[in-house]
Amino acid sequence: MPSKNIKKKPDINTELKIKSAARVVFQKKGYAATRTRDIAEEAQVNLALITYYFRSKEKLFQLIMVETLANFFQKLGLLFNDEASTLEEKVQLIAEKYTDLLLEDPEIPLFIMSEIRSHGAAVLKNIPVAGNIMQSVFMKQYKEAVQKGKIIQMEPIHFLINLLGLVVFPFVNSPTIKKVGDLTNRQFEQLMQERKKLIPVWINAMCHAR
Amino acid sequence: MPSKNIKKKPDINTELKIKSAARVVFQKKGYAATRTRDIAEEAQVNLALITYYFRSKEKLFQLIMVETLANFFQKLGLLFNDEASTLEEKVQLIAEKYTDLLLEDPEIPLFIMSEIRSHGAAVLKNIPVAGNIMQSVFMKQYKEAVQKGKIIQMEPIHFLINLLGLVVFPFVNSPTIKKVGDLTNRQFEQLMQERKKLIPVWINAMCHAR
DNA sequence: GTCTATAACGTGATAGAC
DNA sequence: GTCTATCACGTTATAGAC
Repeated sequence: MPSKNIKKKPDINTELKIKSAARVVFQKKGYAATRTRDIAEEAQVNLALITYYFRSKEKLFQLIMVETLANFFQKLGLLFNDEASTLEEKVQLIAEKYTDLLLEDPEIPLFIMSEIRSHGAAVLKNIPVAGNIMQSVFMKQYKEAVQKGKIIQMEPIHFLINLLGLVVFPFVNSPTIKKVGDLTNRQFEQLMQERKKLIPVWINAMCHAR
Repeated sequence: MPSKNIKKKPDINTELKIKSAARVVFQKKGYAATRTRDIAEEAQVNLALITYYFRSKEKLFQLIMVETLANFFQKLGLLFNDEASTLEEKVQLIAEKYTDLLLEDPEIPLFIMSEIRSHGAAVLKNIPVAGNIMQSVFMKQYKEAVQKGKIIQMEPIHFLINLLGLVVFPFVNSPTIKKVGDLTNRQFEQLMQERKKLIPVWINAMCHAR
């Protein structure tokens, strides 16, 4: 019988401490601007332990990158493939849950975009959901609605870009938006909360544009 | 009388060659991932000449950054403050000209966002238009139209986020979009051309959502 | 597993010949 | 102005004691 799962704090474990710290620092500064010393300090751990557990900065980065992408797209995939909801409900679901995800972890989209830019799009190769979004339940429902004449023709890829753009864009641009709109962090978050309800309305209107 | 303006090719000038190369490399890889050797190679110029003309990598970067921001926001500012056009016309103008700008120089938005992330939003301090967008002719016309009941109430900041997001988002995400939609570069550009005409229609629909 | 000390390397910057 | 050679430094990675 299993007997050693009495451990409570996960980050008492040095390896996990380093991994968490690496995630934070890499996501904030990007690969090139991150020094292993930053990670060691963030983890409050001796510098040499990074090599001991992960062999190299590059290896550690790959690990974080793959985990981040897989986790992120997996969550998106769940929303896009929910079987129980209608198209309209799924738009609401995506606007709400995706926004919640970004409110919790606002750095992720810009992190992913930046690293794709410098490391190349090859990082997306092995991520399952990234390539299958066009075949998701959500997109099938969308195409069906168009076919039935319930909403006007809009190329599925435009529809997807628009929905994701309305959700994600303010997060990747938050510094500029805060500056332009003279917003505190609190006010910015409030704005994102509002958008959770507004985006479905806007998307609906776009789908019925003349 | 001035007599020495017979020079033709601008990039025969070493200083300009370096500056152009630096702009290309910095915008593609970001400050931290760029080595001065990359710039020298791109400019096909000896490494030492970078220091000779620009003192340091940091100084050269600052120059490129300020020029890029000033030029970019100045062009945006012209669109937002055009006196001759109506609100509807300005939406069309922005969708079209801003898209053209990005088709020509697709790396700029992600470059700006990334460097703001690592260098801090302070880089926006001295850029005139960045802070004044909310007081532009365009935004004044928008608020007026809301007041007159011509379009439904939507917070000006939401309106701005939506318009800019619809234009810019596909460009900062082009690798993912090309992958997801299985698009060639040519097809992607075609898609952006379509959006120039569609975005005004969508924006209009959003402004009349129930 | 964790630490200190240091090796090995890459990169920004400079000196000095031409 | 341009080049070669090299320095100075910061960073990643490792050796070896504990």
